[in-house]
Amino acid sequence: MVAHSIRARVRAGMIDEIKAVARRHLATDGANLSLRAVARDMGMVSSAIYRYFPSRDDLLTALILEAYEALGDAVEAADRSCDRDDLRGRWHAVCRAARSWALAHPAEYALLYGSPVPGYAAPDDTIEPAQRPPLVLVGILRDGVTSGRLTPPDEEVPEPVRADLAELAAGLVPGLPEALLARGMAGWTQLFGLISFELFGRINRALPHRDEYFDHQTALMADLIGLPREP
Amino acid sequence: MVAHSIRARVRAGMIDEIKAVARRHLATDGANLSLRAVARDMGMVSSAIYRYFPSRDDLLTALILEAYEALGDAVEAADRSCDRDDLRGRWHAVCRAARSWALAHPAEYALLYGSPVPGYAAPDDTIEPAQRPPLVLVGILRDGVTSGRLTPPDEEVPEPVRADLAELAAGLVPGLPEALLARGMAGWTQLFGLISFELFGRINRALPHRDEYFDHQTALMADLIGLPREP
DNA sequence: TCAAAACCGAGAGCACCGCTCTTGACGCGC
DNA sequence: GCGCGTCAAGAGCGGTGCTCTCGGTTTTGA
Repeated sequence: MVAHSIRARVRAGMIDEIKAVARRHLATDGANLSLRAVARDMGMVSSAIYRYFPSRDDLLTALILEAYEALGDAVEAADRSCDRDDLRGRWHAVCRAARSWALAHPAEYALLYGSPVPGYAAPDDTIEPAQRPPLVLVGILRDGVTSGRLTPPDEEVPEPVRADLAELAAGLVPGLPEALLARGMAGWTQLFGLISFELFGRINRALPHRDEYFDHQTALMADLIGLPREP
Repeated sequence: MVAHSIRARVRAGMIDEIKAVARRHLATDGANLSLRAVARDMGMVSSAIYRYFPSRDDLLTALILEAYEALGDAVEAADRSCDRDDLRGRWHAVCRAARSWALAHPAEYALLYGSPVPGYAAPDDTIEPAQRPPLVLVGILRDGVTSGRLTPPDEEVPEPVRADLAELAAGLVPGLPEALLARGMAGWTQLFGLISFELFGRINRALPHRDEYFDHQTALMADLIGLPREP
């Protein structure tokens, strides 16, 4: 049906426009975005928004999903642009991509990794896209192990953490050594600690050369993980 | 004047009670606490609060300051309770103290290290108490260097990060090697990345033994810093 | 001691918010 | 051409931060 399709298309356009305007408001007003302000920007009355989103939280969920997808795309693209065997290059590319995306979209980053919105609980749909960035990182470790370019640390992770890590690895990359996964998690944690510190306002004054500082800190974590310096 | 003192005391008591009620609301409602709800809990009318705090943001600032002091006290107490020469023990004690405080006061932690409140800008009074936790950490490094128990990494930090770190060190602990300070910053970043991840809801499901995971991750960073395993 | 000054709580009011419900208009498919 | 589904609009509910005014109390200083 063309007619029905037309209506569906204009409806989809409305939804997209609402999301775009909401994203713009998000950038200035933070997590507590106002439906009324969005409606005002679109020349509508606030209640009209509810034709397209059943509640403010659903609009927020849509924005969160889009943000996860955008971050995942950026990170995966950065990883793909590198030589598969250049583990350290991939690690740095992924870290820089995540940071660049966060700096370009601070409010959306805060939505994903900042303090949780008080009354809001993220639905299960957000779990899978949220896993994309760490999966890219684990992929680097996996490739390093299988190609022999990355030798896992020979230390033993004490129980019960080892078992937890083993179960986690089984769901992602079966056979990944627990000690290596642990260090990968450390790098992943460090990455978002770095971005959060930079974005949420500590540290900034003290270290003016932020790009270089970021690269150096992520290089430290690459050392900890054991990524070889020469590809 | 006794009379004046009485008035001042009851006023101080009111301020304390307002902060206590606000802190209680913070724990449940998150960063967007409601002045009206606080007033309601105290059997007052909302406008009466303005006799004690000129605005909601000033009340928030008071809570932030108190939270920084509480975290600083907890961290410093943990550090003091250790043998001065047990660098690794001090490191773990400090990390555990920060995490314990954060888990016990999640909303206040979010206020300090979570997404910034949109319209709010922290005043300069918050800078000094915010520096207390990292100062404790740097103190461990300083003690380790002076006692010879901690050998700084012999690598060279590339410019311009080295100069930034040198200037930062000059304001804190003159003479601290830049490479060591960089690794200390990495540990500091990692610590709050860990806490934020745990508190803001990622990771939880995957790793049920959180205490042990936390200890293992901080031990990794202790290795990176170079803290000796045997005191 | 007693008036002046400072302080305090209550209340009304402003503009804003998310959300619900009803009403009237418009466009689409039959 | 008509009925149905969709839509925007408006009124209204209870909530928010904040301002201002108005009485009443307490403290101060002559």
